[in-house]
Amino acid sequence: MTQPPKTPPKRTLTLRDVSEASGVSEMTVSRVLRSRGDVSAATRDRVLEAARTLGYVPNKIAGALASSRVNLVAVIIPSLSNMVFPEVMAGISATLETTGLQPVVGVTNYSPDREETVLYEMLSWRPSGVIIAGLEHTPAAQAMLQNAGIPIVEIMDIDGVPVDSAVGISHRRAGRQMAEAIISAGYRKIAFLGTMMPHDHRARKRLEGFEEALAKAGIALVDREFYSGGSALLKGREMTAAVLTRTPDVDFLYYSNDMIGAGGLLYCLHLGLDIPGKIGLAAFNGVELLDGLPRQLATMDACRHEIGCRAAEIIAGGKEGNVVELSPILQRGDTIRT
Amino acid sequence: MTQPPKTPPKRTLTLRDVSEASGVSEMTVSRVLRSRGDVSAATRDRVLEAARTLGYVPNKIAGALASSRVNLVAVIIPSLSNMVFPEVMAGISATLETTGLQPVVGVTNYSPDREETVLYEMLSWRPSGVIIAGLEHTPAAQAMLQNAGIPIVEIMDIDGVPVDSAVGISHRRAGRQMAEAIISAGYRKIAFLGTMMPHDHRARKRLEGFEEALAKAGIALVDREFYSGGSALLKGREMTAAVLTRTPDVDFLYYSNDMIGAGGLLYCLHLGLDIPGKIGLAAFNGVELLDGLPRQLATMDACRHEIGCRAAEIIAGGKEGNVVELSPILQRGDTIRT
DNA sequence: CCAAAGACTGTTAGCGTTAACATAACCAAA
DNA sequence: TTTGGTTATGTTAACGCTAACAGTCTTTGG
Repeated sequence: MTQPPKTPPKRTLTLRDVSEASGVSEMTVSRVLRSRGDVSAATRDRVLEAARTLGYVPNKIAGALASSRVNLVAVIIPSLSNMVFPEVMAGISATLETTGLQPVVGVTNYSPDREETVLYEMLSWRPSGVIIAGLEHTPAAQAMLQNAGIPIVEIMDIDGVPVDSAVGISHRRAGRQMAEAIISAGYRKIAFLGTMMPHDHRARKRLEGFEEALAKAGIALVDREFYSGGSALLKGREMTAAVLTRTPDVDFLYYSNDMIGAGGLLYCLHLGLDIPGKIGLAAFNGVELLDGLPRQLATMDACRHEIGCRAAEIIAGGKEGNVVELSPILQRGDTIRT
Repeated sequence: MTQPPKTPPKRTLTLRDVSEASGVSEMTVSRVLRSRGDVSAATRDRVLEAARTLGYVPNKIAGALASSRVNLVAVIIPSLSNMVFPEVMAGISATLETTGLQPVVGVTNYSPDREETVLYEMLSWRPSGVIIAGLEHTPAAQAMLQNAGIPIVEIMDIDGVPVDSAVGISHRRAGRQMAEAIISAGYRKIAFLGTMMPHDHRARKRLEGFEEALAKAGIALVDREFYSGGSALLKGREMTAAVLTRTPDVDFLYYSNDMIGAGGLLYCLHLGLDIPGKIGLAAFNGVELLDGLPRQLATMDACRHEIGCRAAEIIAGGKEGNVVELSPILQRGDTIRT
């Protein structure tokens, strides 16, 4: 009548278990595991040994409550699927690596309400700082950021008033600069192709800056085409086809992001169009993917990695009220005539 | 001699503040904010009003400690930058959405040691479950997973022994299947182009399965080329150029992922090679990006979204010991002759 | 009118850890 | 020896919340 080989009920382990196993107080164990305060080498070894054989994993929940210190940094971004934010994340992770802080990602899918929810959820874990994309938030989110009492860094964009700190580029200026380059290259029949997303404020600002600079030169867009969802590369082809059909005399295509730009470029190359002679193309972001294309698409680097680094530095340093404007660099590639 | 307009020292708010502001006990406030237990409508309104005007954000650290319930699910993946994991994440998020659980992402950069660290870090927050990519872990990580006492789901791969549950595809089988399709299409001089990463076990298993099936047909790879780092699209071009130069009579290129495959395809098209007549191509993953290419690259869908969904379901259901094998679908595209 | 069953609110005692303050043991200098 | 300063360890009281239970009112049915 043997018992079935039941696994022991396995309470989850606490400091007490380790302290009993090693014959010292819980406090000493705590000190050893955090390497804080003086502990004799002998004791330390005994404790570490015990912790390791038991498989003890500290409970940060209790630790955080007791010390009111949390090594988490909330990072709130619109999306993971478009290459740009992963690169920002890489910058953040790399910079936080040495500080003991840990990024925690929340994704909003470009929805302000979802952003509000995600922010609330993250703040309820009392992070040491918040890095959040964009300057536009719901009033409630704005208030939460205001009152959080921790460093806040709004990233990507600096056209507006930050709650606390901001690191990014001026998308209006980026749009203007690109327009100026295009105009000075002699193009005149310019079309815009971009996202429909009502909450992609940065794409909107780029377009605004772009049109502003065009207007100053007495030029208006000859066509515009919007999309939402789907494979960006494919959409780029389709939109380009639509514009070329509808406006055959167009001589420049300005895309709101590199992915649709790449699709457009491939399509134009396929048609055998004279690029950049008869028609020019340009996009935005400077994603690595472009390097692999048969022709270098004109674009503008958005400084994504550096934005991540600088934002993380501000959080790690506990600084407040910094505004860091980075300067995107126009990469003319092979698709704007010189 | 007026004081500078200093902001009030602003302790962070607690339940007590809300309870005082609304004239009820902390417990009642807690009940209202969690909608648990019976509270009169009048009281509820008063409490909510107070919480809202004060801008109270609950402290989940304290809540979790008291209730020993944490609505977090640890998700540990190798990378965010290659399109594949974001899609898994999307599946996880979508499925967890309705459950009150929240995914928390950790990235390992394909480093086992980093995986161990990230896992330890995440377990110390006592999540309700763990979703982790792959079946290969350090002994310590394996032990932690074993003893965590929560549902564990190892995803992407099922060629091995899971700690608890597993959801994924057989990469060996995927490799075999692709090899069989290629052989039966009559290709014989087959080359492999892939990542160098020593810890990308899934790519390795695909190659093993691939070669196994080739061997069964009495065929050996005529060439192989590896890379690491850099723009995958560009690497695809470069590697393809290298193989075509070194082994001019090659008639099939098998890529370990879609991105380098796409680069290779663009390069071959640029050369004007007869695809799929003279030379065939195939890759792996079925990423959306391929839809936008001028020619449909043969690939195999890795069921990424569904893997995410199924894994999340297992966690949400608190189930244990499930193994779910999904079947990747071979998409022949236009780059294997029929 | 009373008992029993809700409906609503409050009280108490932790959850597992750490800050802050003892305490104890030891050693060097006076 | 005494003093004072380290070094090494322990004790106590939070941290902010929730589970579990204990009331206090109502309401309902007989």
